[in-house]
Amino acid sequence: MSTDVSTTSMDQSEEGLNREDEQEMERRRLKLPEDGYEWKKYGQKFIKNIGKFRSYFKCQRENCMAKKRAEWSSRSDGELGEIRIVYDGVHSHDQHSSSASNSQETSASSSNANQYNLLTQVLGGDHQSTSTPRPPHA
DNA sequence: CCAATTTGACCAACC
DNA sequence: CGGTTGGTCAAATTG
Repeated sequence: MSTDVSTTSMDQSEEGLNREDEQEMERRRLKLPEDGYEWKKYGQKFIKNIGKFRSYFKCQRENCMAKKRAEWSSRSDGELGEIRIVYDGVHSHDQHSSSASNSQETSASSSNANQYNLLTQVLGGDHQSTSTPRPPHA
């Protein structure tokens, strides 16, 4: 399969056309809130239950078992990138610095300040999820 | 070249 | 038992 094969030229114009563009565009539209930690994306899946995309981030640290997941509506056009960030895990190293979000926890954080605190935190513009149970209702 | 990032596949848990 | 969803890892690709 090599031998040159001139036929390999470009005949493929079927797909692979707006894949990068769309992805790039989507990426551009989304704005991930910086928490002050470094994350590494390790997966992305479409959650049918909510009809939204979910991205999985893991703390870059080795001893940091903290994980972050971001979910956002799939459709990009129409504007509005509502991103829901959910933190999971327990940090243990210093922050990377940078405007976290608030509370620098200057007080005597030590002890167990961020042991079980960043659990299920929701950022972004919450519309009416005051207490949406989540039942697609039938 | 390296690192980062992406997509797919695989696995586990749950109903 | 099977199907399904969610979640994670690995490989491939791009910059």
